[in-house]
Amino acid sequence: MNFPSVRERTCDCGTLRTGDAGKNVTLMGWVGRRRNLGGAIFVDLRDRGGVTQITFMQDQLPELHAQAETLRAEDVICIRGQVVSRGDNASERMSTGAIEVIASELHVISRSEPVPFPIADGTSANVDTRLQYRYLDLRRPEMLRNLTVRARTARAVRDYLDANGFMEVETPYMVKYTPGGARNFLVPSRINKGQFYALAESPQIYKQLLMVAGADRYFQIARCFRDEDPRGDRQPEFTQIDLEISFADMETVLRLVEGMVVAIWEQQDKYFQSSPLPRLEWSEAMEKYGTDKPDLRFGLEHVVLNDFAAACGFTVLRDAATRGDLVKGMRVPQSAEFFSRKKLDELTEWVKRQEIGPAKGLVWLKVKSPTELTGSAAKAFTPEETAGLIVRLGAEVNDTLFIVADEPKLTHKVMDNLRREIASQMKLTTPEQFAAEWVIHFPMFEKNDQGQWVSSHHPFTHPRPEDLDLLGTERQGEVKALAYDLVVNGNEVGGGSVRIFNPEIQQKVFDALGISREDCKDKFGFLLEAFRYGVPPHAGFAAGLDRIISLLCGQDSIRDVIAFPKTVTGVDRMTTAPTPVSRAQLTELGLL
RNA sequence: GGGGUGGUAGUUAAGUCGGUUAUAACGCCGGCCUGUCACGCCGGAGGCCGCGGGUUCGAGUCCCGUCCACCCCGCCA
Repeated sequence: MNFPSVRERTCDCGTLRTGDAGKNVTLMGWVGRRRNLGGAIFVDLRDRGGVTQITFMQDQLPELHAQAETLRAEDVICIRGQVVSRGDNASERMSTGAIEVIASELHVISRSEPVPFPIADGTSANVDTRLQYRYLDLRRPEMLRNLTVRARTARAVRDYLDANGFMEVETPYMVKYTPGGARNFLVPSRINKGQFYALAESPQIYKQLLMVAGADRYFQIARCFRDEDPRGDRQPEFTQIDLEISFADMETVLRLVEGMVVAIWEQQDKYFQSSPLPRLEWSEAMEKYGTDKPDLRFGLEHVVLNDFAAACGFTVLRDAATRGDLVKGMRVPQSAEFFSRKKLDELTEWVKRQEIGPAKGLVWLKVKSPTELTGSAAKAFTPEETAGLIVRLGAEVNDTLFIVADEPKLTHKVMDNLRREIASQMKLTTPEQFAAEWVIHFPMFEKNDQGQWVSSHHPFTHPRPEDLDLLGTERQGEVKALAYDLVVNGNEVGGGSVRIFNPEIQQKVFDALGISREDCKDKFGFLLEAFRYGVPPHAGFAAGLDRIISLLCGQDSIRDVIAFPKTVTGVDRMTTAPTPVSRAQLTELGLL
């Protein structure tokens, strides 16, 4: 090949500064923007490290200059030259803007056809096009930066967990199929025709077996596979920071994980609004925010108004309270001016358009004085009720108040959506702001569509000890679990639980779920058997690495922090997977 | 599984009430230009208007179907 040995590359394109002036360097990279002024040609040479301006002067080296005229965007070239200060011509936009390299040699290593979209930050190409040419998309500095953040985060995780006595262990991706939970991808076995592995939806059972094995503290940056519909923040395969700790209780896990997450954020020079992280009881989160993953970057807390509603003269609220609906209010401080009549009407319409169900409507009120309200329902309240409502919501003059009364689930959801929508409209958050919290003591069980009890987390989750007596009773739904979620800016970034290690409690939970002994043996027999041979108390956690990185990178979609993601229909636009296979292959696998 | 938005040049978009030659910017090709850094100036090429059907004298535009992408609900830890 007609270019210097790749070993002669002296540095990357982001390193040279004024102090390097006079040095002879060899740079290799991709041609970015070219500025051909006739007698002088400027080329932005780019590699992962950054961009350096290369100059070709006609009056100095006419042949070289002529060669440089043939350069096109994304050609890979090697140049030799001398670093010179740009003096008054320095560019402030580039980190290397104070210098340039006057080329003395140019070697075209490989030519590029015109690229389908420009290799630059802030590209306006469609996701579809970007995914089809993912290798070009990744070439954009922004994307390489995302991948760098990802790599550094993974390293920070390993460093932190290693320093805290964790051992990294790999567990199988090809596992036994177990119904329930997420849908599994199936892998046919050629050797055992007609039989299948499943791709692991998480290392859950293996990590508990590792505890039985005495691994004590395990972690893994593990790929998980779930055959569910993807979303912007969900992919059929994704990565978890998975860990499990022996001789641990909830407190042990929360402290260790909190330390890890703070370390991850600090490694990117980012910090949480409050640290140590606040802890919210699940019931408290639902009451104040209507969701189990509240965004705590802003206030706008909900207040349950059922007792007020039940006694007030406004029939809509009173009837709702009598009916057993949930009545919630929310105060938006100093927003009377912000919420024009038009905005309030739009918000009312927006509430009715929610896809969660037929929300009955939105009551809005503005506080004129400590005893005076205006708005959609102001006249329905007596003066005492008005004053009482203002006190209940802690409202001040010029606040706007919103009230929703509906079925509890709907009220929570509508008020949660409203809270986030208003925060967004009023721009209550900034991109560099992070608020994380723990949400603890989730309900142990919930009812599915068929009215059967199912685990909210998974069947090995330990019930809160004081609720054990409720198992199997009418009040089973009130049982809380030693389960916890980590939430950042309203995103659930991870969760875990204390596991059951006592066979009697485990049996009670299986009974409560209506899982027969045969079923248990079939699905989890090996785990239950393992638990007969001495099992330490243990607890664990799993965090969504992709979501964490996308938060750190300020990306809306985890697609932008995964090197080769799939579309929302699970298709790899670059390779076109999945594809059909031949009949011969199907036959060999015993599928025909 | 349900709902929504979109698909026009290589890319990103405009295209009115259905009307005769489908626009623009960037990119590409050719020319000029020695301090640009989104270089500038002049000229040029480039179209299965996602695909299939229908309505109409006439469809990028209206209707039906379909494919693809994205967003939301369901689902999913």
